[in-house]
Formats: sequence, structure tokens, C-alpha cells
Amino acid sequence: MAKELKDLTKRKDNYSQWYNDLVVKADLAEQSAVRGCMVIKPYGYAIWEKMQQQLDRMFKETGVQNAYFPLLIPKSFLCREAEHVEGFAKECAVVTHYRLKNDPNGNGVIVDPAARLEEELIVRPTSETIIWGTYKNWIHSYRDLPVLCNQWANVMRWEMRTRMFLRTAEFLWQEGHCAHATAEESEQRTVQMINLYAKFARDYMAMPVIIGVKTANERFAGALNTYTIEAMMQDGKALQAGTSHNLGQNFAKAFDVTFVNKENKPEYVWANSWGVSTRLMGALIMTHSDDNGLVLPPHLAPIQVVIIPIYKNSEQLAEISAKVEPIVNELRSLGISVKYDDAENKRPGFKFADYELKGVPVRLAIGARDIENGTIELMRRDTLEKSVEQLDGIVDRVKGLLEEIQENIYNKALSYRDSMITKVDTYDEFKEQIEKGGFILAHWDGTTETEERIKEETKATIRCIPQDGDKTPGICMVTGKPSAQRVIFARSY
RNA sequence: CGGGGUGUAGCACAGUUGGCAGCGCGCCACGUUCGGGACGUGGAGGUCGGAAGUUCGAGUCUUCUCACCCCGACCA
Repeated sequence: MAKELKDLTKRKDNYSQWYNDLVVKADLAEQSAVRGCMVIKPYGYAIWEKMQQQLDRMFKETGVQNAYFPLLIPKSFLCREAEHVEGFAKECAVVTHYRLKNDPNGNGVIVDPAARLEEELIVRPTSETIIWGTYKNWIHSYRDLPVLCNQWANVMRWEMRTRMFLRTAEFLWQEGHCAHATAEESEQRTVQMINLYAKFARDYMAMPVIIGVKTANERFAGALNTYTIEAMMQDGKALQAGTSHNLGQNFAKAFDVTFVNKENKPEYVWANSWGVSTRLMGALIMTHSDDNGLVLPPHLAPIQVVIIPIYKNSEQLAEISAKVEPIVNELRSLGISVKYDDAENKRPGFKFADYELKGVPVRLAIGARDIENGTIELMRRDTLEKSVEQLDGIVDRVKGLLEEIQENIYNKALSYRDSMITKVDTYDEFKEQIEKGGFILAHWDGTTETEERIKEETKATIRCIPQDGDKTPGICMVTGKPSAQRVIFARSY
């Protein structure tokens, strides 16, 4: 590995390349031989699992249960909701046959033309259609409502251009699909879930986000309203990190899902759906990483503390291991995940660099010198500060430090994000500012035409109409027409 | 699908005017090391993306083709 590797992680002049190298070198994932797909390696998947656990717990606290629906969706299902099919048709993988056979010309196997499916099946790009096709059978009376389901699944969208974690042809995600008796209740749930995502981003990913509403142009295909959380990456580009859609009665109408209400009258069900994906992994990487590699928030780090022994021979190692064992046990009893890396085939310096690259929040190193003095060396990944600590009380010190790091990297990301927000009043100013990256707060007349024009001329899109903050009306920077409030523009992933 | 680029050892690359296939990292063995990515000695590893052509001779020249990467259009 050596220094070449470190140099690779420093190529921020080409951020895409830097990001790619980091993903690969930190052992998170690699490009797959399958077009547009990636292999998530054990270390990367461990982080995803931590995210899943926390999200799952938070979902269940709101009454949501997990379920699973089929991977394949009959083509006719997808077509039921007009806007929905229009939005996804361009990027669907389609199953047309169910059998292969030996090539009569002797070149391996070919698709058996006799095994053509009567109705093609679509590999799900999202599951609204198959789920609402199913909910029809589940819901008959107001007593059956609400139905609150989530599924952890893979989906496929045949994207023209892919990037590891941020946009892959196949990706892992969670999609929640709720059915409610009233519009109010469904709207409430939609908002509740976007707030839940924002809380998850803040408390676990240490990533500040802006909550807002998507414009008609950017909203989910088939939704009345889409809520979003938008994050700011270190290269000044925005990233949509999670969405929650109020689907109104669109899908209920398309799949004829009705219930009998308390007044004994039939009514269409009110729906919402919400999701976050492995894209969050990309967000995590691009929010915190520095020139030494990943920086993981302690609340999501698969290894929170790594302990590295420094020794010259096996007697010394045995002595160190004996000292370390109670510390490991004590940390683990507090629910802290610890790795004691006594592997003999790697030298300490290599291990130091390697765990930094992997973003482990706290490193402890202990050698003969420490044994003599009753000390241990402690390093925190976020600031790279080293200190020599007394062995007594090290467990409490580490426990406290993990929380401190979690808070510190959030604050760091927050002040960076805030430094990237600019208010702009004229279109000329806007064009100049957009080149520097970041979020721009500007007035917009609310029309799709103006939005499209700005996009065409500057490549910036409206990330959202922010929920919090300044609501002062003004005039559109492009057309001079009235604007209800400033909206957030950015170039995005 | 447009524009640009790259294909040579596991990885990253060099290869001049067409003339024996190379360096670094990694890997294997042994030894010395071990408090910030160790060093020495020895060793293994190749259909130069593929096909055709020019030539006494092609990694190098020509044509075709395939794959991947970057920048756009599409999107979470």
C-alpha cells in the first residue's frame, strides 16, 4: 500500500476520482463487473447495517412494521398510475423470458424463444404499484386502517450514468408504504417520516440537512407532494438524502383500493410512501471524510475503538494483551464495539494509517513504555489529536470521547454547511455564486418555466422550498414577479 | 446517445525511430525489524483488451471492434 495510497485520497482537485478512490481504498465497496452495479464489501455493509438497525428501531417506535413484497412487477401494474409510469418507464429492466437453452450452434446458452412471457415483468424501480395491488385485498373497512408497512429491499433503475453509492443501477433501500383513512392523517405521517429522517441524519450520521418541499417539477412521479431532506457535500454540491411523498388518493384510485368509512360510505384510501437508500453511505462519506480517509460518526462506526499493541516479541505481546483484556471487556459491557488488533503480520504504523483510512473514531495504542508508566496513547480520528492517558479511567474517557466526537463532527459539518448558504437577489449575482457551489437562497416566481430556464442556463435546480427559516415575500430574481418566500437552489448529484 | 480519455503482471504505470516484455507497489520464502504506512536477499507472476491488415519483424503503424473511466443529457 504505502504512500501511494495516501496520495490517492488527497486528489480533491478531482472530487469524483477522490470519492471513488476513497470508497475502494477504505474497503467499503468496489465496482462490479455487472453494468452500473457495485459490490458492497463487508466493512461497507457493516455501516449500512448500523444505519438499518437505527432506522428500523425509529420506524417501529412510530408503529410501522416490516413486510416484503415481490421483486417482479407485472407490466400492467406499473401502467395503472399514469404519471408514475411516465416517470419510471425510461429506466426499467424488463424480464421477457423464463428459460434458457443450449445454443444449437454450440455457443453456450441462448434465451429460449419458446419461453417468452405472456406479460413482461418489470424489476421493481420502486414498489408502490405491487404494494397497492396487494393492499386492495387487505383493506375493506376503516377498521383495517391504517396499514403501516416498510420493506427493506433492493430496487433497480437503469441509470445512464452511475456512481458508487450515489447512483447505482441496483441499490438497497427501505421503502415505507402507508394507507390511511383521512387526508390529514396521511399528510401527518408524511411529515412525521421526513422529520424522522432529519433526526436520523443529525443524531446518527452527524449530517445537517434542510427539510423542505419539492417543486412540482422535482416531485415523485405520482405524488401530490414530496418532502425532502437536502444535504451539502464538501465539494459544494447538494445531495437529496431522503424523501417522503404524500400520494393522496392517486394510487388508491389506480388500484381501486377503497374502504367503508364510519358513515358506511365507500372512500378511496389515502397513501404516502417514504424512503432512504444506500445513497446515505455516499452522503456519509462525502460529508465527513478528510485527507486521511473516512471519518465515521461514532454512532454508526462498526468499530468504535481500535486497540493496537506495540511489541517486540511474544512475551511483550502477552503482557500487553493481559493489560488490554479488561479494558476490552469493560468497553464491550458498555455496548462499545472494540477491535483489539494484535495481528502479527502488520506493523503498528501500517495499522495506524489503515484504521484512520477506515474512519475508526478512537484509537488506543499501548506498548512497553506505557506498561511501565501505567499509561495508554489515545487518538481521536476527527481532529487527529494524540494524548497520553492514565490507564485508570480510560474506559470512561473513551466513552465520553465518543460522544464528544459525534457532536464535534456534526458541528463541523453544520458550520461548513452554513458557510455554504448564500442569499442572492439578482440573477447575475446568482450566476456568479452558483459557480462557487453551495446552497443559494433566492426568490422564484413559482413557475416551472422559470425553474427550467434557470436549470438550463446554470445547471442549478431548486432543491426544495425550505420548511424553516425566512418566509419574507419578495420578487423573483429572474422575472420580477412576486415570490412567497426564498427557495433553495444548488447544483446537485 | 453526444464530447473527452484509458486499455501492457493482482494494483498503479513506463515502453523512444517498428528490433529479447519493463519499473514501482503488492504477493511468496528466509533473516533483521516493530512507538506513524520497515529493510535486505532471493523468487513467482504476461494471449501487451480482441480481430484483421502492413512488415523479414508490431506493445508500437493502419482499419474495425469490445470494455472501462471522466464530462453532459436522465435520476434517489
